[in-house]
Amino acid sequence: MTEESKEIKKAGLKITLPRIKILQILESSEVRHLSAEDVYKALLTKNEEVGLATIYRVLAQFEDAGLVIRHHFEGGHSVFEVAPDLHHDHIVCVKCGTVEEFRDEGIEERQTEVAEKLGFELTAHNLNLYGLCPACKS
Amino acid sequence: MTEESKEIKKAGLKITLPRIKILQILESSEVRHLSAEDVYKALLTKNEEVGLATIYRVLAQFEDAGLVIRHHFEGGHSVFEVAPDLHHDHIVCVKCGTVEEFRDEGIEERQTEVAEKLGFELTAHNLNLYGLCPACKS
DNA sequence: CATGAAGTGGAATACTCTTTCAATTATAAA
DNA sequence: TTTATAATTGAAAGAGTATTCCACTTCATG
Repeated sequence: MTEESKEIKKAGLKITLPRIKILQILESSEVRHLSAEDVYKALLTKNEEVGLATIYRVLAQFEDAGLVIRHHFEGGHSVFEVAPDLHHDHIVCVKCGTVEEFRDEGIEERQTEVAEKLGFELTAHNLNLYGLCPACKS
Repeated sequence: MTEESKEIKKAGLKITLPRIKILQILESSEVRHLSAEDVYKALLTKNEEVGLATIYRVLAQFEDAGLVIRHHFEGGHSVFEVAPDLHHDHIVCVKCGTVEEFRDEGIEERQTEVAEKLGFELTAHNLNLYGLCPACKS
């Protein structure tokens, strides 16, 4: 059984060809953050069509299972990335769109503190910085 | 000239009835964060219809002019609030949708540091916490 | 107050995402 | 294995939000 199949099974989902292909795309892409449409096109390029509806469905299932993380970037569409071991945040170049990841323990801690102070039970958080990347600044 | 008219003029826009009405709604609403649809409905309630297309257009213009801030919350729709003097972040209840604002200097500082370290020129940032509010926890 | 530029509104369109449903496929049981 | 059944798939239709088009109206400048 392939590595992908194991992960899908562990997630409590039936092992199907579409799911395996989608997971492969996510794991093999050099671009870490992919929209549903990106996954669809990536599959087309490999002559392996999977219905868009299925891709949306499967990505949502993977998200529920914790296999992938969904991010809502500005502009109103979601991107997905294979779940990292450790939560991280993103800084997005407003000009060229490249995404860098970072993690800052101080920010993480303070978020928890803020939520606690306000009486919230934190389920998720999401920090995005926007700006000009080194390349686009010049 | 009304206060609203002055603001619209300062933004470099023609003073028109729809724009005045929209700004009034934004400034007078007890709910601070309104979607375009919310503004539309609020105007209807006052028997002052403005076309939805106009509302979207005007909100975008107000955003460009810095009069209002647009936030992209999860779920894929934007909400607007009149621009505050000081930037703040949001904590959103995943169950009832209420939004609380907070500001944490430590987080603000560290964001700047992170951007600097990565060589980015920061233009905006956006931190949303999601969780269960005190009321929904019980 | 006339004129042109800017703004408006309703309809059509775009875009992303979800739902529906008949046909298909994977798994569990025999 | 084979069969039964429950989950999955994909095409198309639908939902929700946001934008564009364009004829008509309104604003503000001379």
